[in-house]
Amino acid sequence: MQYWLLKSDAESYSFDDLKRDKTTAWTGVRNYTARNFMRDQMKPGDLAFFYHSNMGGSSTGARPGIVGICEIASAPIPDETALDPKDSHYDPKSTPANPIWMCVEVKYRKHLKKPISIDELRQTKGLEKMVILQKGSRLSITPVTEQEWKTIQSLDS
DNA sequence: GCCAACGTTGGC
DNA sequence: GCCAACGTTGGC
Repeated sequence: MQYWLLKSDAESYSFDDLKRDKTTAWTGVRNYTARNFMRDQMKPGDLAFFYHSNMGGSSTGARPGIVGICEIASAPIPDETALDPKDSHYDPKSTPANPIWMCVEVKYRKHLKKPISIDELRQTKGLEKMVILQKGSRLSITPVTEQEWKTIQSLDS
C-alpha cells in the first residue's frame, strides 16, 4: 500500500471531472519517471491526493493545491492516447504490440472539506521534503510518504 | 505573460 | 556519450 500525488491542470481535467466520471484512465503522461511509478509501483487500492496545478488561469485567485483523494483502481494498462494518431498525445514510438506508455485507472473517492493550497503545504512542518514542494519540481506523479499523508489528512478539518 | 527549471532530442 | 537546442511545466 503506497500513497501518491497526482497533478492535473484543472482546465484540462479537474477533480470535479473525475467525480463526474467516477473512474478515468490516467492517460497522457509522457515522462518516464512518472510512467515507471504507474507501471512498476502503483497497486490497486493505493490512495492518491489529487492536486490542481495552475497553468495560466488564476483569474479567480484560486491557488494550486490538493483538492481531494482518489484511489488507484487498476493494474497498468496501455495508454490508448499514445496509439491514436489523431490524439495530441500520440507517440509513434508506441505500438499495440509494444506500448511504451502505460497508465492506470483512477477512481474518485472524496473531496477534501476545502482545498489545501501549496502555500499551506509549504508552511506545514513535516512536509518540507515533499517532492512537489521542491524547487523546479515538475513531476506529475510523485510518491507521498505515510507520514506526509497523515500530516496532510490532519490539515483537512 | 514571464521565465527558471527540467526532460528529451538529435547532431556530432 | 556529450551537450546545445528545444519544448514544456507550472508558480508567480
